Amino acid sequence: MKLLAIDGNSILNRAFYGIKLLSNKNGEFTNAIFGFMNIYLRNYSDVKPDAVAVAFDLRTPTFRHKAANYYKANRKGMPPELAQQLPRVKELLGLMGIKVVECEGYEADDILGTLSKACSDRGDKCFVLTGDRDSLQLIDDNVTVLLATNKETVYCTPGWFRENYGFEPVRLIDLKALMGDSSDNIPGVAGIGEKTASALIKEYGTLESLYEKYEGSGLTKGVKAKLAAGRDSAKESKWLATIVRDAPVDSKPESYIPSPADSAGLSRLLTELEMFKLLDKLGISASEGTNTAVSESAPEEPEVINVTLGTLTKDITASLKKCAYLLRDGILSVCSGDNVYTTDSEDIILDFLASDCEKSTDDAKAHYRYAMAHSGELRNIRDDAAICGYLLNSSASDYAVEKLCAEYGVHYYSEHGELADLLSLEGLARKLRSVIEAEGMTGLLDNIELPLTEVLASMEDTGICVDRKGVEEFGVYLSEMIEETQQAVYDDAGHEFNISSPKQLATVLFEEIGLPAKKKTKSGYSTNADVLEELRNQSPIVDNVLKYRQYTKLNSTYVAGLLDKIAPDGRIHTWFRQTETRTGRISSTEPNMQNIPVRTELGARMRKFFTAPEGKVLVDADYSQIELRVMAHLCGDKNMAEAFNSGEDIHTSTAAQVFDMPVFMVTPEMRSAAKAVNFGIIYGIGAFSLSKDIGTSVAQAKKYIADYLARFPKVKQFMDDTVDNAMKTGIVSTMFGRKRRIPELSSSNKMLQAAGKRIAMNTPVQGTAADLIKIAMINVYKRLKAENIAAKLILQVHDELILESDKDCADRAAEILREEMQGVYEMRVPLAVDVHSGHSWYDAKG
DNA sequence: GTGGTCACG
DNA sequence: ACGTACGTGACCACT
Repeated sequence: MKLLAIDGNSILNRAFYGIKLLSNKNGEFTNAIFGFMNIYLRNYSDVKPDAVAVAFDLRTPTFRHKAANYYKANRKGMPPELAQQLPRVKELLGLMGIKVVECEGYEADDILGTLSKACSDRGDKCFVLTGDRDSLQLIDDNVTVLLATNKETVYCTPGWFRENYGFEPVRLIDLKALMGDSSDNIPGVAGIGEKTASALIKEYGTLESLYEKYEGSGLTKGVKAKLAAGRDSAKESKWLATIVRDAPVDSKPESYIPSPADSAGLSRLLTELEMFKLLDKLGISASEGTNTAVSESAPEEPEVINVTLGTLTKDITASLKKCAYLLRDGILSVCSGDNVYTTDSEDIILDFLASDCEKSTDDAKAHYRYAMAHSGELRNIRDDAAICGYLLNSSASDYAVEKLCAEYGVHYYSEHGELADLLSLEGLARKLRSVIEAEGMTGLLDNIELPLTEVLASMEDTGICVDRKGVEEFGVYLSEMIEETQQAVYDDAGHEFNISSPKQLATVLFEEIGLPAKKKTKSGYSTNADVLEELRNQSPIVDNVLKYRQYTKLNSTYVAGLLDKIAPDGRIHTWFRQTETRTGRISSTEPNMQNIPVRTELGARMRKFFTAPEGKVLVDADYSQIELRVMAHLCGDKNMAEAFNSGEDIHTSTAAQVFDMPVFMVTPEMRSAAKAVNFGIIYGIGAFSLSKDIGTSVAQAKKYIADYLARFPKVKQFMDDTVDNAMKTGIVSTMFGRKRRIPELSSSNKMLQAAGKRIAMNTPVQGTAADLIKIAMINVYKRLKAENIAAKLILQVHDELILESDKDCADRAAEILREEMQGVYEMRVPLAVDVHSGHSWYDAKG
């Protein structure tokens, strides 16, 4: 008989503190549950026990089994984020058929002590799974302690223990009696630490034997005195450190043989907790629970339907009014009712895509690209499940059909193998659309996100022209500079090392050279640009390191990274991701075209290599201060609106308002302070960061903020209202109804909650700006098409749009760009747009 | 895979 | 007492 005995509280604690806070879409925290299950499953499959018992602490205020509870009662209790996960874990264990053991007045480790002793006495094997080293005292020939972290498990056997501690496992009690344990409030002997205690136990064995013999021994006077003074405390501590081994619980291992699992219940619960990987690991289908879940309100859906398979033809396509389809790896599969048609014929696929049939799918952008790549078209997209899933929860990691089905209680036809996604899609799309309607986001879906899929596909498909030779030459130049700078750093340091390793660099700067360390990171001293900037005057090495960083960044991320992505047509086709950001922005990958350097002169040279081909020109338009303008619109502050309406530079204008003086008296310093506050306002300001940003005292920064908010009272009003509302609902939204859940707001950790509040202030602003430029993109795309202008959108960089246009219609294209961006939506303040054109992106930036 | 750093808006 | 502005993606070192 093999028993796995688990310290539920200890493992749960490990999991909670070792994994970042996670939550499901109801705002329920799940990280500890997730970690607990992972640790459990890993060790279960390693140990392969016959029986499993999970012990939890159970203490009541009226009955205290031992005085340790008095001490422990002083400890900080479980944070609510963890406490709320405890019943969920018990629920899960119940569904898995695993026995939970609790005993009033006893802690989990007492129960483990009791179970392991019972096993050991009978000659059964016991594995004690815990994160707590205290339990090592339970080790014997039949009892192995599995010391678990979130990553690995250490098997602690008697041999292992002797090797690591140098004495018998049970003597751990005596060790603790001497050295104490602050986390358990065990006092120990004052002045005796781990080293002394360990040496004493190795020599004398038990505490009792030590106290019998120490006076006549060769120990130093100091130690003797400490031992004498701490005699009572040591005795008390030994008692406190001893784990109970006779708690009144059922200690027969047979009693803990698991019952059969309730897989429907497990499926339901794990789905609710959004633990899809775990479902997979347990070998349960996500849909197993959905039938029972919906059976009360909805008619039972058949698990297996009679699917008629056929090959798609143009005639069939012509007869279709409405369907769901998937297009993956060049294979099209179409589902209409119980009929499924497939084809890998390019001709049939293009005919289908161009048909009038109303289509639901899961990745429309990819299908537009398929059509575009073959000079075809995609018509009548009605729904895109991934986009719907994103609008309903912008924080998910992906929007796979199976996952969405599980999440929204739609039957997933897993019995049909490869066809499952396709067969489930229609019902999924219908369900998602109804939820979106109920959430008031239909307009956002139909007028912004779905039309945008085509625009982004076109931009990706078109790509941007790259001057390969230019980039390569720049790379050669950078390599020379890197070589030179690297040598200079080695000379300054007196030896070679890896400058790119923050760890090695920190050693050189702060230990060898002795520069003052300014900031710490989790793993050592920070060497980031802020820190180095402060140290610039103190040693020539600093400047060289900064240069080295600049050159290597440009060379590896931009020169090498971009050369790697040039397609055979000589252009770069980035991927725009539409379901990635929490705020509604789009992102760009492989390569990221939204972070091409511009702020430094050297970096900006990169932009000269993004060009228009012969006979064409790039037209670049960017919104000026769109986020501040959105803020002005959203809050309706008259003074802020006036600052924008004056036509004056906005930072100068705000400075004039805040410092209450005419514009001509605003100094550059005042403007710069106002600019920093303007940015801070968008981000959810804090005085500390502002002071750091503009290099003043925190007090001064506080005053700037206070003056600013006094001058623009509705900004403050708006931020307060937004945060209040977010605290109540857990959700913020943009002007166009885009929503974002903010689970951080319900954290009891003040730092996290403060971060949640800043997110609440920033998201409506950043998100509304994102909505606006998306609408502008759609309108620009439509107009260029409708007016048959030889110009195409190729890039979007959050507040900036870039066209590649024939030279002879570039002026008209620029005009359209400006009109559509400026006029995208009627606001309380004007939207200003700067437009320029040129041969390269560098030139077109103006 | 995670953390540090740095490029952009 | 602690850590410090919002949103991204890529590369490197290191575990």
